[in-house]
Amino acid sequence: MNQVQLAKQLKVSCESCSLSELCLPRGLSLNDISQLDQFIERPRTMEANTLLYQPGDKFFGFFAVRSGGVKTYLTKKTGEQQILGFHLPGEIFGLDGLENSKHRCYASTMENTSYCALPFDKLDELCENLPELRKQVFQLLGHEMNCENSHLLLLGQQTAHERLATFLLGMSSRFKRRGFSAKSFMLPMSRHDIACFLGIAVETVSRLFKSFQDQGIININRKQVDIIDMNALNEMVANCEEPDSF
Amino acid sequence: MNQVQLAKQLKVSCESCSLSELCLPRGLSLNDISQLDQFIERPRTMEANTLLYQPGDKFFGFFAVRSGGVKTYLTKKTGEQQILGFHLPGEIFGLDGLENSKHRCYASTMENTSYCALPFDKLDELCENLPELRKQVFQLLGHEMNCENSHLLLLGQQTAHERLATFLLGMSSRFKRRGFSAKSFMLPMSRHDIACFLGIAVETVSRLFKSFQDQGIININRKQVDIIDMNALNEMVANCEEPDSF
DNA sequence: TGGAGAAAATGACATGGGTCAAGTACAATA
DNA sequence: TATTGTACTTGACCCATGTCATTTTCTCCA
Repeated sequence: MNQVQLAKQLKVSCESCSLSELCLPRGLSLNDISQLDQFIERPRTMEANTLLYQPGDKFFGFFAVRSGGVKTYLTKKTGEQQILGFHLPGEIFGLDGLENSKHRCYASTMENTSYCALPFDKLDELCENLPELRKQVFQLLGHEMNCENSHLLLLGQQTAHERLATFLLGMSSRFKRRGFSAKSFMLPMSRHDIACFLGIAVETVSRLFKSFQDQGIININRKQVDIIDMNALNEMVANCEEPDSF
Repeated sequence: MNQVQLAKQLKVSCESCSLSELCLPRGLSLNDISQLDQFIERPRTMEANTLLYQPGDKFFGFFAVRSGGVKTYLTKKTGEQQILGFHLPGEIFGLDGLENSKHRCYASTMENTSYCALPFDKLDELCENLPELRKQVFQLLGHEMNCENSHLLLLGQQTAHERLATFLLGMSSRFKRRGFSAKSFMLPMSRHDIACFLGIAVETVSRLFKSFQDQGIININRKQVDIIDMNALNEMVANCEEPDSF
């Protein structure tokens, strides 16, 4: 079987994709989904630690993770990186090229990863005639901005242990949403990446994981996390953000 | 003259607005601008330190500052605030309601401020038939995200003096873009707000301003800033972000 | 013009978390 | 199974920055 045939066989429609309820098609009509579907290139499969794009690269469009995980980040010239986001299956990345058609960040896989690609010019055209899709796109962009805003609060005002607790709860709820256990999961990223995401040192991450374990809040062994006392984590972040119970 | 007449007299079209080259209409055709223009409510005038919206408030749409200045921020329950952005004349705010039609942040004026308001549902409708406007809106959202990403790098990886230097250079270039001096300007915000924006303590802001002054880099007297050695500031941030010379 | 309250500056001190330097355990490869 | 490189952990030390307390300066009304 040649590459083209393989690609065809692997091509799965959004309609039949198990992630569609988390992804761009969420809530769209079948008609809208099939309109969207025809422009989606998939799947692209990459090994762990592959650079997908970097600052200056031409903007392609929206990417949706199918399996594996992707991180996006900025760097200082001195090498320190600030991880902007971790992208799990069903989540979108690649939006940092929207401003001027060139990427501003790096994107790299954290493990073996496959993802779908939707060229922005096609999406833009579709937005003309599919108001529901347009709404979806605006909501998605709004969501990204809100996530970044919360991250700004974390980096600007939270202590190291608040940051780590927020991180664990965030991962937990994202796994839960995907139908996995909220209390027991495998982290897709290294300690180093966690540190860069939270704006603290790797050593601090190690020490705090240990401290959480000593307090009986979690069990952690390498990447395997088991949350024992979810309340304790919730209390730790209780003062960190306005309740969004509206 | 009653309120309505006053409002009418004050109504200025985007076409004749001196800020249009910085604002949403930037680069649009006259036809597109007049289409946009008809839905814009203006001006709204507010005193300094007025809360414009807060988390949970219904999302209205895009706001564009005409004069004065606005800050948007999130808070911890304990009161610490993280300022997400300062919005100067020609800049847009209010996008934090895009995700679910409810605001997630606070927005408050820093001085006497007037601004235009564009209801989101009208903008969305216009996006259907005005591809140039649609492009503009996507670019705007992309720009906001890129600004937030840089801010994440600042909060996560920069030292206090790098942060303050970045801040001063940012203000300088924004004033320059508006046709004002890049070297001599009046800060619209308090020390407290600068501190909350940069994720450092007010005292640190004071001390660093003093230190910059002692080094002959700036002169600062309350809100009046004079940059004496722009190179020194540039060098201070030289290692902070990838050059965006592409 | 003076007085009160807020904002900013300054000084003394404390500490969270960074840095550096070893160690240890794991995963990949031969 | 041994080997090697990498990720992670742990400990000791210390510094950039936060915190607290006080003073100074500004702003704005009465």
